[in-house]
Amino acid sequence: MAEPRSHPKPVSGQRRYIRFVSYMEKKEMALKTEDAVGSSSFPCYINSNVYPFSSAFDFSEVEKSSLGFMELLGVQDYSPLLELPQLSTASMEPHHSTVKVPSDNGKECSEVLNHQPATPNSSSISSASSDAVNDEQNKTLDQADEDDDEEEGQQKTKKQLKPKKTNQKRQREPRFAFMTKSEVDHLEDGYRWRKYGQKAVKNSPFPRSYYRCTSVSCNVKKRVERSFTDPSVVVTTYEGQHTHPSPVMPRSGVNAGYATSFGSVLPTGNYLSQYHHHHQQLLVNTLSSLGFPYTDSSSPKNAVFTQERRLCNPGTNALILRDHGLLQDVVPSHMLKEEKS
DNA sequence: CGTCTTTGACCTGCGC
DNA sequence: GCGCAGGTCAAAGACG
Repeated sequence: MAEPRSHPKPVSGQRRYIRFVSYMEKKEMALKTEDAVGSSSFPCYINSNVYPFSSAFDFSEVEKSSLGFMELLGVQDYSPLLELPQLSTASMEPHHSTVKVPSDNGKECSEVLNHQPATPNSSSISSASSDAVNDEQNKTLDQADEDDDEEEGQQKTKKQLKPKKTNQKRQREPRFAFMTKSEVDHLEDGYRWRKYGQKAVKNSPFPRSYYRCTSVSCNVKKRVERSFTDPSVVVTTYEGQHTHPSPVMPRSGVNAGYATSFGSVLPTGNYLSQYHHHHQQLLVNTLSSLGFPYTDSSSPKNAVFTQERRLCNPGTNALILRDHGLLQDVVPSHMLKEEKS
């Protein structure tokens, strides 16, 4: 059907991929460092509005900018980013709506507030979202178009095999990123991922890998890239939320806790406090190593894992979005409770 | 044989 | 409209 691809082609130009770690190398490294996961490889969550640099994690800016992800993280020099007021106005929807401040702010904000990232099966945008409605309609239209395409059929080139409406904006799940100091690119998080792409990142010698949850009906995606300023730091970006419990229950000990913490099965008992402190300590370590100022988050007010996002214009009617969707997937519930208190 | 990675091609959005 | 960059697809191949 599709034209055969001369696979082992020598890559050239922009498409040249710089392999950081090969598949087998990664496997070996994963095995070697598996026991270290949960200590040095423990992730440090980053979310909006908690850290001084939180606004740098606005993914809409990441999407928009031609800068590398880590540049936007502000690893090199984050202070200017703090002064970018528009960064804090953006929502979790990277591409559309809130990036460009709409004329109808109220509507835009309600859209985001109704956002339910925790239920990927349901519409990630509530019915209040005209985009979502249009999206569904467009999908229906697309289906009809695809039927039509079948008639014109196989004559079409591969380019036309995937007809997509130009007026259909791609709907994206909210994203959640964290940095991890690890030698392993793809950290074990209890879920099974299938790599579906890899791209070179502009201004970065390290490629970005794209993973998708292997579970059917679970469309969670994950991007993994390594900081070019600090190659020991891996930036993992989750998109969407798992619709299933973690299928992988790794070995006992910290590892198990690490894995379950990313799944729907939350750790219980004394582990929670250790987990929390562990995260915080590692966060401090990582941030310190990256040159980020960090205030102790022991007080609930500074809760590390708070994922409130101020929306709209921060100077006016700043709205709070509690993104307990994806966050729930990666953060123990007690932390979420802490933020409420 | 099933699963997963690799990787060139293609799609899409955006800025100029 | 064009070019660029990010994101995705899917055939081919590796691996257990």
